[in-house]
Amino acid sequence: MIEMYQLRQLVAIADCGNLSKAAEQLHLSQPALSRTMKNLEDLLGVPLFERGKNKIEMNENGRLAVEYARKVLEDADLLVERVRAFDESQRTISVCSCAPSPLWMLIPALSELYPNMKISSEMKYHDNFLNELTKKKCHLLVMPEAVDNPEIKCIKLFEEQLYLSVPPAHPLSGYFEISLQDLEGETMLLFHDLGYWSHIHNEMKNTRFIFQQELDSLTELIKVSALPAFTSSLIIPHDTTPNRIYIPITDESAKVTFYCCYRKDDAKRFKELKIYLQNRNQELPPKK
Amino acid sequence: MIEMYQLRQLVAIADCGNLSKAAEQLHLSQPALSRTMKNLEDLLGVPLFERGKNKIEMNENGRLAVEYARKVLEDADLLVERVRAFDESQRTISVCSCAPSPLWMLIPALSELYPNMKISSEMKYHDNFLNELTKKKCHLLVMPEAVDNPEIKCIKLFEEQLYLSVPPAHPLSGYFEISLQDLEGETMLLFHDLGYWSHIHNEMKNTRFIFQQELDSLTELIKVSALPAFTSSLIIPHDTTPNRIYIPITDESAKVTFYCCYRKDDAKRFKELKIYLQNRNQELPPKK
DNA sequence: ATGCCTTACGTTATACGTAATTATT
DNA sequence: AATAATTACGTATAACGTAAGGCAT
Repeated sequence: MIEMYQLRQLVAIADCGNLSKAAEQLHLSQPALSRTMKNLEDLLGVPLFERGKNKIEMNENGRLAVEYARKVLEDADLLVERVRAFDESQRTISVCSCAPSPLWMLIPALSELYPNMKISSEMKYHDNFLNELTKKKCHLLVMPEAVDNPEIKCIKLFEEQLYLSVPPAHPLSGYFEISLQDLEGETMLLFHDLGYWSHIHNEMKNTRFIFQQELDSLTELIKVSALPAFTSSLIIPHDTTPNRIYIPITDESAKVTFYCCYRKDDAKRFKELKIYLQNRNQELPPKK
Repeated sequence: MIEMYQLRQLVAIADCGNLSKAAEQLHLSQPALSRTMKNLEDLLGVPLFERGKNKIEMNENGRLAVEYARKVLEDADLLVERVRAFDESQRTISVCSCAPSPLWMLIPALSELYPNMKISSEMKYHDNFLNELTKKKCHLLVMPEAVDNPEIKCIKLFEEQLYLSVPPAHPLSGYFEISLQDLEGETMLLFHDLGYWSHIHNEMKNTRFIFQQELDSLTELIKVSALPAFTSSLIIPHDTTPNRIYIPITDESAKVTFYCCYRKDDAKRFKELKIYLQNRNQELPPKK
């Protein structure tokens, strides 16, 4: 039976051109290589080299064998790589969310429900966002709308409502509600990476935004400046910034319902999550 | 480094369902198998089985690994098979001829020119006969016409002219020449497998043919019967049948020039053959 | 003289077998 | 009891290294 070490040694010779260099590369003695090749030729019943008294050159058979051997070795390496990657993916739950806030609730919940699993998360949003799920780039996908797809299970998470945060001295602070149009011309503080919410400031062409990469820097800036900022129903209950007035934004686009989705072939795996989220939905509405 | 024996043992377990049966199939002890699998799992850093106290079951990792392992083993077998086949094809010259007579001359010539080569020959003819050569089904192809193709070298072999062979008592025996049309209504003896020449009797709808599979039987029949038969310029010089008159057939289709063709990438290999055939062509015409 | 391959022989790694152990049906 | 897997330990195959030899450049 043909063995890996024979193939490895064969391709090393092809790569190095002669036995000595190949032996060196393989951390092997020349005689060992010489014998392995002789054995391989015996096994195949076919010469692989033209042999001179003190030189050896690969023939056509040899070159063909090398071609196949490379493929076999490559596929064997691929086996190792793919099996490891598969096992890894079996041990991790990867979440992809269209906005930051769902992750604040989902990641702790997943950590508790699946204590043996690694949780990896990512926040992004783009056209055909659902592909992230269907192309198996992630296990859980948080969408800004319900998904109607027979392959996909979709569970409501919560609503998020955008608010304007202004200091009491700000001209807008007297409003009970406000529209995005009212903010035209303002200069506003904003977190850099908002995923789905980015469409809001992308549409406000006459408003200046000061983006902050770091969330801590942002909250600090909000505290010390008099600039208006966006905040949301998810942030306000935990917001410790003093002297801020929160004004709900009335536009339809300032309100979104997030849904947590997974492929139905993962249904078994996410049974606990499903129950957890459904219970949560039954408990929460009364509190509203 | 992953080894073949590990893969072979892994797929055997997948095929047999448990270690004992797999061990039996592999002519191996169960402990050996058990250890190999443990080593394989260590190598991959990934479990391949769900282990009970006295049962072992393949998990998802295992099934994936088996899938890849089968491919690797299959490709390794393919390597052996293909390299052997390639070597074999390098050691044989396979000739395909559109008619029998060119082989009578070519095969002895090839045997002499290439004493270390196996000569394999085949007689057949069909539409797109040239494909036999271009698709590398053979090394040498004898065509009934010159080939104009930049990939193919084409050397004239000889002409063959069909004759009618009749006993002196036959009504046609007085003719100096004859056309195929004159043979309508006759009953004729014919060799079964004539390749290119088959188009002749296929076009003679009103003539009965008595086909013979065996060449010896045919010559015997010709000797003892008074029936007319086809013969050719290539056969007559060696024909020992007594009391036969040979009448040339005047039709254009009763005359053909054979050409020996090979792919130009085989030019080096057939250098000797080319010289041999070209010398032969220069010597023969004067004898005509 | 140096580089490159081969032959011969001794060594060692490791894949394998046997026997014993544990657990399940 | 019978079946199945694992553990422990000894064995043997064969891959490898060292030493030596031949033949080129």
